[in-house]
Amino acid sequence: MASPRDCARELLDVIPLVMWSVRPGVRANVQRHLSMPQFGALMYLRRHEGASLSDVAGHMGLTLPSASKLIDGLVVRGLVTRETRSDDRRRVALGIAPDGRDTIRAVREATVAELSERLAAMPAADRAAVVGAMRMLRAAFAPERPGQLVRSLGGSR
Amino acid sequence: MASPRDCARELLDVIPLVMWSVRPGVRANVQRHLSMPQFGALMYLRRHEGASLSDVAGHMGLTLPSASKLIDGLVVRGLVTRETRSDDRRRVALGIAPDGRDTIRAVREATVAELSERLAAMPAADRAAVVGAMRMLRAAFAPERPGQLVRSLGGSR
DNA sequence: TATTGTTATACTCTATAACTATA
DNA sequence: TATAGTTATAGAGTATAACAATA
Repeated sequence: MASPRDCARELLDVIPLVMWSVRPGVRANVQRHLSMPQFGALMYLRRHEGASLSDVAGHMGLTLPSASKLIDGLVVRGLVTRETRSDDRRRVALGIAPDGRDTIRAVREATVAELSERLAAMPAADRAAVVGAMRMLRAAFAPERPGQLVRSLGGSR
Repeated sequence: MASPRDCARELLDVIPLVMWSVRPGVRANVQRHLSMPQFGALMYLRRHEGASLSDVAGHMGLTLPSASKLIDGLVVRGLVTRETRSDDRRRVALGIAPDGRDTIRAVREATVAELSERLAAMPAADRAAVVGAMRMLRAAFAPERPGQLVRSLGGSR
């Protein structure tokens, strides 16, 4: 029991549910509101200082132009830094600006607080099980090697 | 251990990771590609035939205008039906059109298949734990009473 | 008056196609 | 030639504000 397909079906049902219940909080909880993709990009850069645009695109399942535009918005807002690398001048090194660090902290704390309220109603044992499952999923979905970059989705013709 | 805040932090880290790893498949795997919100709306209507626009908006954390536009796109594509209710002519009854049923099945199967490949590498016991956690989360995040409708996000001024 | 939904408008997200610069 | 990224363009997603219709 719990075949890969069973597990996939459960995930596909429940992950969007949680994702979308979080979003209004991320967007509105603070002065410095963020869209979910902006939030995700900042969270990624927080742990991967110096990442390239391709890294971000791979992590988030975006094409390169989409990632470029997303990051550009964050650079314009002064939340992310973007520099050309001296060792390979085609590539870019992304980082979090001080204001970006403040923003991610504020939004993260507000969102965690909101989420916590819903989770407080769960039995502690269930919460522990959820934490365990999240760690397994993290291992399965965020391998150390950065994700494959999607050049084009194609496929439908 | 596993306080509500710990659990919230884990969820906030991992849920987007899984969400975004799924998206390229939903968008591109089949002729009849769907955006994640379109996919989510169809999945919801599949289980809540006759739902109102407010129901959809509440479920997905959208404002009413956003839900209206999202559903409108699906109606135009012939995937969703929309009728005025006779008992309360302000409200609308949404349903899935035959073509919508085909589409959701095709996209769902393709996405489950793709997700399964990643999950196949996990130990079966881990998968069982994930399935269990998903069921707990579903209970916590999709109460029988439909979600609160957000009229406006406001909050930042 | 309050509720349900739509329309108007603006900005972000995302894609493909075509391009530039560097390797 | 191949790779990293940007620009151009287009369509979907999302919000607020203002409106219409119904209760």
